[in-house]
Amino acid sequence: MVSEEVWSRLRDAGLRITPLRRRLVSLFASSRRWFTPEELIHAAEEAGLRPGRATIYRLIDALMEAGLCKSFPQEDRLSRYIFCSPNHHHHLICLDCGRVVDVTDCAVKVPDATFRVSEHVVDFFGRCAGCQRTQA
Amino acid sequence: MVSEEVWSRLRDAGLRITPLRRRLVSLFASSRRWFTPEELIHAAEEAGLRPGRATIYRLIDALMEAGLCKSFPQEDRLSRYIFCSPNHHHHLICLDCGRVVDVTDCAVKVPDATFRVSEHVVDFFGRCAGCQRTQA
DNA sequence: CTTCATGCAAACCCTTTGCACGTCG
DNA sequence: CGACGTGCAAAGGGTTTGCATGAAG
Repeated sequence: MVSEEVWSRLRDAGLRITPLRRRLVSLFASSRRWFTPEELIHAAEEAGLRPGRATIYRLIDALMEAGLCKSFPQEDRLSRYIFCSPNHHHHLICLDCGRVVDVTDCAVKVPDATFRVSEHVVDFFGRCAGCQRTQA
Repeated sequence: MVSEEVWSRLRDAGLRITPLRRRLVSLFASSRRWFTPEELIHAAEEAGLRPGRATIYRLIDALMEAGLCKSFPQEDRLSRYIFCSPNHHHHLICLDCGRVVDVTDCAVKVPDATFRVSEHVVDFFGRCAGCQRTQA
């Protein structure tokens, strides 16, 4: 379910792969959606785990350092996190169900040659096909 | 310095144009950079004003409701705010000096026809020409 | 004179940290 | 056993709110 590359990347970052972490990462990686830390805890509880808040925050930190997780601070003061590959890509994010689809095709051109762009953010927020059907 | 349209828009939103607000908005609107609330307070103090924190937060709120300000929650848990027009556009944001350049030309195509995009975020972070010269 | 603006301080709440204990290797 | 993982509770810190006072219209 979770590629071996993920575990080796975490080991390279100096992390121990404990049973709890294995299950949390599996949960997060296979979800294809974004989570607030609280939502991730809740999802873990539904799966029979009982992680403390600190554990979740520290895991998210470690994943981000390993390049396996991206943070999306939002206006409601809750940060959302997406488990994703370290390669450059963008996202389609459903504001109803939180589902995330990766977009590897990046057709954005920098609009000003004198500006040295170190990073660009391109993200699409909206409603996925499934949620459109549910509510139409 | 600040267009009359800004004041009328604020009046339409039910805001009173007090002397303090007039100067704060002028400061914010003519700066062409983003601010944390604390930075905005500091800039106001340099201009001889002494706004309380609550006043700044409430002004930012009001500007956002009036469509004159956009928030950028960042990973350091500080939100940055840009005074800008309500029209759709994007930004070049200098990570050194905070200067912001608007980009009205939007050449982004939605990569998935089944996804109904309600909003897309396209922002470029990097180093402006001036900051490149200073540090090269 | 009614409504809104302002500032202070306290409350809020997400996140981080300290500490004690348990686990991995 | 030494280093890291885990959970609890407390601390941290940006933001919001309550309240009393003072302007705007």
